[in-house]
Amino acid sequence: MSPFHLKVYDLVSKIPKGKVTSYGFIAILLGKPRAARQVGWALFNMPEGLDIPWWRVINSKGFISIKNPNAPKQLQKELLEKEGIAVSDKYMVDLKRYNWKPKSSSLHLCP
DNA sequence: ACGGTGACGAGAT
DNA sequence: TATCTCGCCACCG
Repeated sequence: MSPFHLKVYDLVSKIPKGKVTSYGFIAILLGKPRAARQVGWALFNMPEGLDIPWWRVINSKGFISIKNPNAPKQLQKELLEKEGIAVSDKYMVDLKRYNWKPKSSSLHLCP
């Protein structure tokens, strides 16, 4: 469990219900603009007990981009729809509409 | 060590 | 618009 992974979990847990963001944006917020793939890796290897809204993270195109057999696309689609987010039959979300913009005050980083 | 892989992303075609 | 290509970087065998 790397420090970077812990930061990912901490930040994702701050995404409010009904909003989504992208892997790359999370990487940028954590100060590593080229670590989008590592954000995906962090969520792929997510500890079970941590209660993280992983389903609110999608790719920059707005598509559900999940390959974990334990959490199929269909499940992520249902979880998003349950909080009022429209998901197309091709697993696409309107990023313009549901994009999360965190307040800078809520980001205590600086490692 | 080292090449292949991938919950990514941006730019080219 | 839909693909394709390439850069990226931690992880794995």
